[in-house]
Amino acid sequence: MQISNSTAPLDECEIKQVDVDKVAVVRGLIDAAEASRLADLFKLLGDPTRARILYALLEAGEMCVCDISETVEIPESTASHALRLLRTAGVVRNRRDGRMVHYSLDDAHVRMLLDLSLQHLRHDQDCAS
Amino acid sequence: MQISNSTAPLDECEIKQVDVDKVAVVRGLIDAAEASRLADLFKLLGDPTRARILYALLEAGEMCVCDISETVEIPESTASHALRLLRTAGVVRNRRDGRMVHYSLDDAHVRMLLDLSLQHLRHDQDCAS
DNA sequence: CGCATATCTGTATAGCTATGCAGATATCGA
DNA sequence: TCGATATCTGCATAGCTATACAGATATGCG
Repeated sequence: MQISNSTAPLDECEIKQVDVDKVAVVRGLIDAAEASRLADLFKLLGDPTRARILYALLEAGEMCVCDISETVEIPESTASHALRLLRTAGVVRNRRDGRMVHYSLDDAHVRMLLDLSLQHLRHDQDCAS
Repeated sequence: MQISNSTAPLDECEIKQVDVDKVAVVRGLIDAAEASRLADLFKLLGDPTRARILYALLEAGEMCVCDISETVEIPESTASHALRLLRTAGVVRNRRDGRMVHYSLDDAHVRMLLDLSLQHLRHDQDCAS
């Protein structure tokens, strides 16, 4: 809390910053709305059920709802709820074929994100063992 | 739910799969434990406060707790709680310097993950406008 | 040693959300 | 049109968790 920087507002002692310049600069660089959307994206991927669905779609390419529910071992209702969230966010896309709806990953970025994350996990795993 | 595949277990009608082979194959490919760790990682990044902290660290490189709390505009207590979770998960690292503790991103993968995600968001944003 | 500062931690709670049942909707086949 | 099938949706709730206050701990200074 000690003010050490030359530009520190010595007349306003309530503000407690160590590196006032850095705080100001970084505050300008980060966009609150963007950070919020970043969190929303990760939150979407941060549910075990949805993560397993995405993982399965990453491997399978395309699957209908009932096969997804069988693969991930969840009721179809739960799968449908999860898929709706993912679809609304643009993470997966659906293709209707008669009575069935096939889902797949929508975006190359998401695929890369999953790949990179798995790589990260496997890397840590290897180092730990 | 209609069984159309040749390997379908016709004597066990409770199982309702469209593409039995695909379900079996993908089930073998996805690792439940790995999917769980994947979700845990994303869950960690999926909180607005933690996302903003990581975003700030991505830009700043290294910051002490009080500067982080100022930049992200949260009480130091909240920053400390968030940083502990991130540190425990190996996402950030800390360096003690006297009374102060400086935090930075620990892993290149995480940095790439953040970069890629921001890229994804900005890409979508551009397409939408 | 005693005080100030920087960070951490215990705890309680308000708010969110994943989940699944029951029922609605949509499509196909006859 | 009628029944069967595949998916979707409304709703209630149990469980989780982010948050912040108060107090504990750790470090530096003199």
